[in-house]
Amino acid sequence: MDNNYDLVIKKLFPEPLASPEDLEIKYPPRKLAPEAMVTRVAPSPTGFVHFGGLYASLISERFAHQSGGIFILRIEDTDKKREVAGTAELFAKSLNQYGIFNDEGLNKDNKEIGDYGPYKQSERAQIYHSYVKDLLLKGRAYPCFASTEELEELRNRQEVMGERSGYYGHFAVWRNKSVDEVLEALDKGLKPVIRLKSPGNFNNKVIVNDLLVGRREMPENDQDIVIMKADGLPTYHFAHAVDDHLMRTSHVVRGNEWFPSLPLHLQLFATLGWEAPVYAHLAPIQKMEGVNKRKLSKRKDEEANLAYYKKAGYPEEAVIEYLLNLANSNFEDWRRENAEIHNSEFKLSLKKLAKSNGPLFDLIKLTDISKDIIARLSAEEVYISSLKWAQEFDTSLAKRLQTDESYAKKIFNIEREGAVKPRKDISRWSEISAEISYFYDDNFILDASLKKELMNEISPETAKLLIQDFLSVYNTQDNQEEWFNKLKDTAAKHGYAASNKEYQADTSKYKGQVGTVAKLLRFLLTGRLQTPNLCAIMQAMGEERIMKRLNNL
RNA sequence: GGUCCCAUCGUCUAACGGUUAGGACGCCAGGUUCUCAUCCUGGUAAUAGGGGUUCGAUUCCCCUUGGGACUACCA
Repeated sequence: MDNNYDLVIKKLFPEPLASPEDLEIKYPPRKLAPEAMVTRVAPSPTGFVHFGGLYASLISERFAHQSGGIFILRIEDTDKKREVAGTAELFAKSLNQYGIFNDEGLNKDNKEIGDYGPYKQSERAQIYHSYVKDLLLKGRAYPCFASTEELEELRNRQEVMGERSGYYGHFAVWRNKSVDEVLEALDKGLKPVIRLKSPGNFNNKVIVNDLLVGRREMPENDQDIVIMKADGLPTYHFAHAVDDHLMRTSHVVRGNEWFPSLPLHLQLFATLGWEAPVYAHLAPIQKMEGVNKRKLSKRKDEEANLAYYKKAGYPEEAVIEYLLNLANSNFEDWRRENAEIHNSEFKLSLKKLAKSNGPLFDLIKLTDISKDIIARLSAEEVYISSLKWAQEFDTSLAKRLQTDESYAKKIFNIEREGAVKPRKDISRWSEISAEISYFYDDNFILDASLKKELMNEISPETAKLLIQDFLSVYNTQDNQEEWFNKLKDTAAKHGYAASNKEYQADTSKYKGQVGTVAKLLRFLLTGRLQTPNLCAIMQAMGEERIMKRLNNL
């Protein structure tokens, strides 16, 4: 390399930079057990948290922590054009809410923790520069001044010629420019990108070993890819190699879309003289569009955004368990056998994960899981979670819950604690408002046409007598059996069969059956024909409210 | 176009080369001392097609078809 090349490098990187050796010392290998996995999730802050990002985070975190390793959150904010402020914080907070805790990087309190930082790529520019400079010095990278238009034109030409597109081989014209030509461009004030001088040959094969995809043969990379953009920030590929080396990542778990870049990434690690991490490329969660499958898309699918689940009020645990179910199909068997244990006790298996093959997103399955999870909660837990949700998305519900906390908890406890089979009708917090509205007087309405219909079944006079008689024996302390016996007695007294069976045996003998009487009582108390257990509802409502409503007749 | 990846009920998936191809969700029917939600019982429904290899193929190989990813100074 002649002396003029030093001049090129000096012009490119006038600032003093740490040497690769310095950086090795600053970021030493971690002292962990050999089986401990160091994983990371590396989102780019484009404004929202993707459902697939949560999936990758969950899997990375579980593998790290179940092996006694480290889980890192790194922010890949090298694309300043697409960056949306606040996303990094949103990501950290969201992971935390879903019970995914990172050991390093930005935490929920907006503080960066860990000794291998900074964990935001834009703050690591100097580090990347050290290596770019080093590669330039070693002649393994070069500045390229090809404009976007020129590259575009090149691609078109290649397409016409039937050649592979890209910057490689004899198409890579700046690879062989003289130092004088480079200096000339530099003196014109042009900003170059730095490209890798790829040592690869497309006709050679490279063996890649992926934990999930398996052992595969792919062509070597021969593209002189951009490692540093004109704005001085690295591209994903280069930042990946530098960061995951320096952060001592042992296992890279990431989306399948990166699999085709694997030969390039391995080449990058080799060029930099580093050992590559172990890779695990995850099948993406897909969605049906017409007859075609496609990746869950930020633009097209509201359910791609984590905020969707938050707003709908799916418990975080339900979302996590749904994802675990996609990752390891045996999770639901485990869940059935370990009903009381938290899902973090479930041992995620790589082998099972490898079988997961781009599953289609299934909201109905998530809903089912969600119902199960809410059914397992105590009234207290339902109160806390629904209030938390309501404070953000339904302030009138929040107010209602807070105004009379003990009443709300009584309502939530209907057919819940102590019940043989807990009620399973709520799948998200957004359903609660409608579910419990009739318990509150300002929301209690007796629909006139429904009332009229009912009065055709039971005359107003009979109805009055039935209610009167029932109230004369009813006590709010009555248990389910006592309550029902009293209802049957009252019904029988007025010519209603005590059971449907009895009624069906000889319909001419009765005016109807006890169910009709229950229907009357239910309607008068709740304004609805379908509700949870009436006896439990009455206990929750209390005597005063019951009397007030029944007097409406 | 090039380079890869994938293929069992509608969906998620289970089956050392030997199973009446299993489970879960959904859907349908019936049942459970009030309606609903549950719960229980039963039912519905699949190895993409064609060739091999083998006594025997969902499983191994090849082809076809279908789907997906990547092919940026985005990640």
